[in-house]
Amino acid sequence: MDPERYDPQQVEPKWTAAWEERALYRADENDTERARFYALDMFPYPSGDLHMGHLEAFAGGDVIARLKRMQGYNVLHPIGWDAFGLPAENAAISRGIHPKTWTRQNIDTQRATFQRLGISFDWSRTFNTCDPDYYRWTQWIFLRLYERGLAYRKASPVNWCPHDQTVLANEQVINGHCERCGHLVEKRELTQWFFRITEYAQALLDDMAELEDRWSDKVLTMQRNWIGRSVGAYVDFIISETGQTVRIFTTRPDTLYGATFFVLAPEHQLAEQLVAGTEHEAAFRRFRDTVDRETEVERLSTERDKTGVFLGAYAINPVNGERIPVWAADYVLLEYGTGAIMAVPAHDQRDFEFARNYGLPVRIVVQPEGEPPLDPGQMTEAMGHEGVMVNSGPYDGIPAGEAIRRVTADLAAQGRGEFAINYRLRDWLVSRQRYWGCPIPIIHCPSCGEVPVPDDALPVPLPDDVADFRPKGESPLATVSDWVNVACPRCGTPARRETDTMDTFVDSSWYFLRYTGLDPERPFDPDRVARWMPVHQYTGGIEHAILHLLYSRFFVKFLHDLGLVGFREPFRALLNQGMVVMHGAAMSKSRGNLVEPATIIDEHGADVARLTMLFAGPFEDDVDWADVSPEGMARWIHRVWRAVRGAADSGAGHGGASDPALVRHAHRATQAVSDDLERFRFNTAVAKLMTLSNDLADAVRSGRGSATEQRDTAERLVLMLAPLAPFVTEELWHALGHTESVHLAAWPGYDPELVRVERLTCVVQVDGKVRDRIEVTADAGEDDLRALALASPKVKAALADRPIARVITVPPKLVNLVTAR
RNA sequence: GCGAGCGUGGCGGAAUGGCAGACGCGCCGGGCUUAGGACCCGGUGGCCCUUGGCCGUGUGGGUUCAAGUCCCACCGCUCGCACCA
Repeated sequence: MDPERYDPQQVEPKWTAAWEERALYRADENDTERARFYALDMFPYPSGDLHMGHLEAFAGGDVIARLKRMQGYNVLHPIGWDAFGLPAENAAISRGIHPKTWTRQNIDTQRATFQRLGISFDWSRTFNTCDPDYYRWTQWIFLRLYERGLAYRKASPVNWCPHDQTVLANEQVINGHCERCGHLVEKRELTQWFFRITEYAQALLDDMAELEDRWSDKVLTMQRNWIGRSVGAYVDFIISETGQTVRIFTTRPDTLYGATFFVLAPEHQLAEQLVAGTEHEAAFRRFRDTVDRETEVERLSTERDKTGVFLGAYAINPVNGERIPVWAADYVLLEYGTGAIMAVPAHDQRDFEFARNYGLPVRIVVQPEGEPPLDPGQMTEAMGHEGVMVNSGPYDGIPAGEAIRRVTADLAAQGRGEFAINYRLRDWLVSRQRYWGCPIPIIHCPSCGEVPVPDDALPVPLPDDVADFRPKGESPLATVSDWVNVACPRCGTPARRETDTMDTFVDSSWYFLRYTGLDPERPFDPDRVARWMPVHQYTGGIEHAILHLLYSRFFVKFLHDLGLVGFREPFRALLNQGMVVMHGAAMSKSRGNLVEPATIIDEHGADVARLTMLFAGPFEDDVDWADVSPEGMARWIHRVWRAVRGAADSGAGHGGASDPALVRHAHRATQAVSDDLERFRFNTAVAKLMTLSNDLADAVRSGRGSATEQRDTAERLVLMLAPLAPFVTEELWHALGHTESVHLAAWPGYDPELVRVERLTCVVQVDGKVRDRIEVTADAGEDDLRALALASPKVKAALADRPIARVITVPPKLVNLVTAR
C-alpha cells in the first residue's frame, strides 16, 4: 500500500496547466458526428473575486458539462463576464480608479480562480460585455428594436434611486427599495428610454408551455405572476358635468350595478381638470401634496388607511344611467389599467375599506348561493366569491360568472365597452444616467429629432477620459464635449449624442448567442446558433428568476421575429442552485463572515472545495457554510487515493479470490450514480461513491476480489468521480496506467445482469410490524414467500395461534400476514 | 392578505406508499504513536425487564394490510408577490 499522502497543492496546478495546453475542453465546431450539448452557466459580475455562491453554481454546472463530455457529446461550456454596471462603477468610484481598470483586474482574478477550480471552460470564446467588440452588437440590437418601434422614449413617472442617481426598471425595485444599494426609491417624471416588452406579454406567457418540467414551477410561477395577465373589460363612463368619456378596466363587469362611486388615481389628468376653479380645488391640492411626499412604500402599504378626496363631479354608469360621485384616492394606480376604476364596495375589499372610511354606500349585487342573504350594514368585508346576481336589472338571477360574459357582450354591442386583457408587466426602462454602461446609439438633432446612429458607424464608443464618474442625475458622458457634440448623420448640422447608457441587463440578454462564435461581422452567426442552441442546460441563481430570464426570453422572441434565430425560447432547461449563507445570514465583508473559494482551495484544494459544496445537500437548496465540513471531504479524497492506489498495486499480485459481491456493487453503483448525476442529485451521487470507495478500500485491505475485479472497481470509481473532482481523478487515472486524460474517457456502462438483484432480504410482517427477515431469491413468487413466512418460528410466535385473515405479498420484498381483528 | 414550498437524530441530509435515519459531520471507545487536532478500526435516534422488545419523521384526524411519503385541519418556518381594480 502506498503510504504517500495525496497533495492537491502539487497535483492540481500541474493538471490545470496540462489541460490548458491541450485545450482539452474546447468545443468542436467541425465535428458533425457527435450530438451537441450547450451547458451554460450564468456569467459573473466582476466585482471582486468569486464568492461561495459562484463556487456552488459553477461546480454544479461543471459536473453537467464534464458528464456530458464523457457521455460522448460535443460540449460547449463557455464563460465570459457581465462587465458593465453599477456595482463595478460604485466600487471604482470609492477606490478612485477607472471602472475599466478595476473591472479588468477583477476579471483576471476571477479567471485565475476559475482555472484553479478546474472548471472545464472553453476559453477560446470568452468575452466581456464592456469590450467594444461586444457592445457594438448590443447597440446593433438596440437599433433593430428602435426600427420596429420597440425601443422608444417617453416621459412618465419612473423609479428614481436618489443614492445611485439613476432611474431603475420596475424589476429592479424590491419592496420600494433599490435592488443594488437598498435606498428608498422615489417617483420622478422623466423622459426615458423603454423597450416595449409588453408587446410580448402574451408570448412570454404562452411559450412557458415549452418550459414546463424543465424549469422549476417556482420560476415559472414567478414569471407568470410578474406578467400578471387579467381578463376583464373596459367600460366607458361619462362625466356628467363635462360630457367626457372616461374608460375604466374591471375584471368584474358583472358587478357594474354595485358601483357606488368612481375613483381616479391622484396623478390622473382628469382629476386636475375636474377641480380646476372649483371649491374642491384646495382640498385636492392638499391631498396631492401629501400623496406626492409619500414614498412608494408608504403609499403601497396595504396596512395603511386608504385616503382620498371628492372631486365635486359625477360619473354616469352606462348600465343604469346612475350618477355616482368621482373621487381621487391613493389606492388607485395611474400606471395600471386606465388609472380609473369603478368602485364596488360590496364585492371588492379595497373599495369596501374606502367606502367605510368615507361613509359611501355599499350595494350588494351578488348573493352567495345556499346561504342567508348578505346585509350591507352587517358586512365586515367585501364578498368576493361566486354567487347569483341581484339588484342588477335584466341580469338578476343568473350566476355571476355568466353575467361577466353577458354584461361585457351587451356593453360592446352598445359601444360602451369591450372585452379586455390587462397585464401587470410594464415596458422595460433601459436608460441609465450613469457612465459604466453601453452607450445608447442615438443622436439628438435640433432639426431631425431622434436620429439612430447608422450601423456602419457602430460602435458608439464609451469614452475613457471622463473627468468625474460620480453620479449627478445626468450621465457623466454629458461632460465629454468632443464625444457629445457630433454632426447629425441625417442633415449634418451640429447635434448631440444621447448621454444615457443602457441597463446592464440589456448586455446580458443576448450574451449566450455570442458564445457560439465571436463573429467579427455580426452579433452571431445564425448557422452556428442553429447548431448549438437553444441552451440544453442553463445553471444559475434563483435571483434571476424574473429579471435576466424574462429579458432574455423577450430578446430571443424578438430575434426570432427578425428571422435571426429559429427558436422562441433560449434556455431549454434551467437549474437554480440555492444560496450560500453563513449561520443563516448572507455572507458579506461587513458582517465578517465572508469565506472565499480561494481560501478553501488554499487550504484543501479545488476538488475538496467542489465536493464540499456538491455534498452539502440538494443542489437547489440553500447551503449554510457553518454546517459543512471540507475536512470530511479531504479525508474521503485521501481514502479514495489510498484505495485506488492499492487496487492499482494489486495488479502486481496482491489480489485475492474472486468476489462477485464487489463486482455487483461496482455495477450497481454505476447505474445509481449515472442516474443521480443525470438528475442533478450530486449529494446522493457522492454518498454512493463514498460507499463504493469504502467497499473497495475494505476489499483491498482484506484481499477480497481478484486483482482484475479490484482494478475494474477502482476504474469505475475514478471515472464516476471525475466530473465532480477532476484533479485527483486525473492523477489516479494516470496512476492506473492510462496515458490519455480521464476527462476524455467514456462514461462507464454497466452489465444489467450484474445490476439485477439475485438474493435479497424479504421482510415478514404480522399486522404491519416486522417480525422476521428471510433470505430469498429474486424470483421468489407469492406462494414461496407465503410458505417461507408461515414456516418462520418468529412469525409463529408473533401469531400466537391467531387465525390469518389475509396475506399481502409484494414479491420479493415483503410479506404481511394480517390477522382477523 | 394572496401564491408556492418545507417541517426526519446533536448537525447537513437519505428513503418508486413496503425494514425510517443511507452517506458525511460531530461525539464516544479502541488501535498506532514519545506525542497528536495525522492515520486506521469499531460504536452512535430514544426508552426498557437489554437473547429480545416498545416508542419514534411538527400537532390532531383520515385513507390503507402498510403512511416520513397520500387526503383534511391546525401550528411553525422559508421564499415570491403585495392596494394590479
